[in-house]
Amino acid sequence: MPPTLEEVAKLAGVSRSTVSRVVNQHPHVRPEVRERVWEVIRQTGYQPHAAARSLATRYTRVIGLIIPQAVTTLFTDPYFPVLMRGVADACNAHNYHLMLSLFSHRRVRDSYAGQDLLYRQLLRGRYLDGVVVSSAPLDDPIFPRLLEDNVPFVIVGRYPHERANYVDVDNVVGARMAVEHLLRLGHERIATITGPLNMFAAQDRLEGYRQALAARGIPLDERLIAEGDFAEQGGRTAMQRLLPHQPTAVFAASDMMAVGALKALREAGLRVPEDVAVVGFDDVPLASMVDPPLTTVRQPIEQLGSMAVELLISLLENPNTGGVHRVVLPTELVIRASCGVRVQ
Amino acid sequence: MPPTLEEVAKLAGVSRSTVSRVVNQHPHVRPEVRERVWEVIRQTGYQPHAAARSLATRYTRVIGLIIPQAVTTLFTDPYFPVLMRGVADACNAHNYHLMLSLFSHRRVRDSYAGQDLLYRQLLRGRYLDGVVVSSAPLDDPIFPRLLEDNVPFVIVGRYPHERANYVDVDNVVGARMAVEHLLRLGHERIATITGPLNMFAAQDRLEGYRQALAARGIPLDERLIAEGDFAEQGGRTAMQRLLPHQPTAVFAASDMMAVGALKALREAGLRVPEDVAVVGFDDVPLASMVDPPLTTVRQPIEQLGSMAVELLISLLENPNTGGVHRVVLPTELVIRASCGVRVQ
DNA sequence: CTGTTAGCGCATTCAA
DNA sequence: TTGAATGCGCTAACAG
Repeated sequence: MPPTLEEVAKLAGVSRSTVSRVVNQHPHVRPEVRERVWEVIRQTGYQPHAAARSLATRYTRVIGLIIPQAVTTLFTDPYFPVLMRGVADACNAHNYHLMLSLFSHRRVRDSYAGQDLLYRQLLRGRYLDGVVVSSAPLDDPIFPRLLEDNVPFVIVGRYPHERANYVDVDNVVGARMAVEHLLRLGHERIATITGPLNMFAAQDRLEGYRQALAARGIPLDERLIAEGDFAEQGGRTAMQRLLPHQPTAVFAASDMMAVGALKALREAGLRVPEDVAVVGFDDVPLASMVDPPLTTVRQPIEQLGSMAVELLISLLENPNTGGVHRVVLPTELVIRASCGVRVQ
Repeated sequence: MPPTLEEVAKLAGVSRSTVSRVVNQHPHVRPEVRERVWEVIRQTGYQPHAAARSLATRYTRVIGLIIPQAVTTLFTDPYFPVLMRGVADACNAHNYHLMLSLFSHRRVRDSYAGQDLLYRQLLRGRYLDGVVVSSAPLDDPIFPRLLEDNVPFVIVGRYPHERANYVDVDNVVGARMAVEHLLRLGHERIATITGPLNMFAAQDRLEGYRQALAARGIPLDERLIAEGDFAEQGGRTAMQRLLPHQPTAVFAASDMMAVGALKALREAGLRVPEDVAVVGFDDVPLASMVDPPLTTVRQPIEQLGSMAVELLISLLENPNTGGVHRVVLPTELVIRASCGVRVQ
C-alpha cells in the first residue's frame, strides 16, 4: 500500500492540509515546514492518488484523442502516427495524460453498447477534461454530442459551428497551388482524384482544384473528377475511371491515392510524367521513395497535433477566454519528378 | 451538472445502495425495482463518475500502452499504427479505456520531472490498472520499475525475467526461414543488417541468421554483419558498409531497412535480385510496393497488440492465476521478386 | 501560516 | 431484498 496524504502528514508532524499545500505548490507555507514535508514525500515515495484528487477538484489532467475508426486509411498512411506524436509530445510537455479512443461506428442493437457506451463512459463519466477530434466525417454524431454535453474540444480539421474550435491546414490554397503548378506546365485536361467527400479536407481540396481552373477560365469537366477514399486502392480505381477521358495530368488529394494512380497508369502502359503528370498531397515519406518521386503538397501534420493540444489546454486553463479559436496553417508545394519539367 | 447516484435514488424512490446494485448488475434486486431504477437512469442520462468509482473500488478500467519515444522508427514504419489498432480494438471489445504514453528518455536535472514524473503520476498515482509495453530496449528502466511497483504488465516482445509476461513473434525462426530461403537459392555470402542490438527483436533475428548459416556449416563472417536501427536511413548506410565485402544476398531485419538497402544497392549500380538478393522482415504494405517487391517475413502485428491486451485483462480479472504467461506467435515467409528465382 | 471541517460520488459492509 | 453508515484520498473553505 502506497502512503497517503494522511501518513505523510503524520510523519512530517503537520496536518493533511499542509501537505496538500506543499504538494500543490501553494505559496503560504513556511519554508522549513515545506522542506520537512518534501523530505517525507521523497522518502516515502508519496504520489497523490489521481482519482481522489479528481473527485475533489473535478478535473483529471487527461485529454482524449478521438479518431473514428471508420477511416481505415489512417493505418496505412503515415498521417496517423505523426499526428499522434505531435499530440503526445504536447501532452507530455504540459503534463497532461493522453487517452486514445479509436471509435468504431459499428451499430449495436442496444444504444447502451458500442461506441455510444464508450462515448458516455469517457465523457459523461468524467474521464477526460477535454478532447481532440481528428479525421471525423463532417456528419459524425460526435460533434453535436460534444457541443450538447459542453465538452471542451478542438478539432483537427474544420467544422462550421460557431462554438467549434479547430486547427486546420489551408487545404484550399494547398490544392490550388498544386493545380496551378500543373497549369503553368501547360496542362489543360487536369483530372482530380478527391478524398471521400463526406470529409471537409476532401471537399476543400476539391474546391482548390476548382478555383485554380476557374482562375484560368477553364470550364469544369465533371468527368475529370473521381472520388477516392484517401487510400491507395481507391486512388487506383479512381484513376482507372478517369483514363477514358484522357487527362494529361491528375491531382490526387492524398499521396497514397497518387501512388495508386501511378500504379493504374503504369498498368495502362502510360508513362509518368511524360504521358500523364501526377501531383499528390501530404508529402508522406513514401512520396519521395516511389518512382517517379511525387510532386506533392506538404502539410505540417505533427504541428497540427501539438497545436490542437495546446489550444485545448489553454481553453481548459483559461475558461473565461471568449470566442472560438481557429488556426489555419499553411501548406507548401514540393516539386519532384512526377509532374515533369521543373518550373520555378 | 450531471445527476449523481443520490439523485437517481431519490427519483426512483430507493436508496443509493439499490441504485448502485442495479448499475453494477447485482443479482438480488427485485425486478420491478430494477426496472424502475433503469428507467430513471435512462431518463436522466445518469453515468457513474469514474473517479468516484475508482476511488471506492481501487480500479480504473484504464490500461496503458507505453512506448519509449526513443524508437523514432515507430513513426515512419507501419508497425506502430497497426499495433495500436490491435490494442485499441481489444480494449474496446473488453470495455477498457486506453492511455497512450510515448515516453521520452530525455533526462532532466530533477528526477521529479520528465519521464520519471510521467511514470510516477501514471502508475503510482493509480491512473492505470495495468500496462502493455512495446518496443522498449532490453535495458529500459521501465521493466525493473514495473516489477518493483508490482504493476501488472504484458510486454510486446520478450524479456527474461521470471515475472515478465509477454507476447512475442518467433523472431528466431522467422529470420532463419528467410536466410534458409536464400541458402536454398544458392547464396553463400549472405550478409545481414540487424536492428539495434539493444533490442531483443534485433538480437533474435540475428540469432536466426546465425542458426541458418550454422546449420549449413557456413562459418560466420563478422564483416557481413552490420547494425542498423530498423529505419530506412540506417539500412542504407549499413548496406554501404557491407558493399566492400561483396555479399550476394542480404537479410535485413526490417522492411524499412531493406528498402534502404535497395536504395544503396541501386546507387552502387547493382541490380536486385540479379547482383544481390534482398529479404526483409515485417511485411509492411510498402514491401509489396517497392521495386522490386520485397521478399519478407510476415508477422501478425495487429494480433500481437490484441493478444497483449487480452492477456493483460485476464491477468487483471483473475489475479489468482499463478505463473507467468507467454505467447509466441509464428511468422510466415512471403516470397516476392527481391530474392530472385522463385523456389518452392 | 496552519489546522479543522466538510464534502467530491460511489461501493460496500452490516443490519434489518 | 433493501437501507443506513462508513470510508476511499484528496482539496477547499473557514477559522484561528
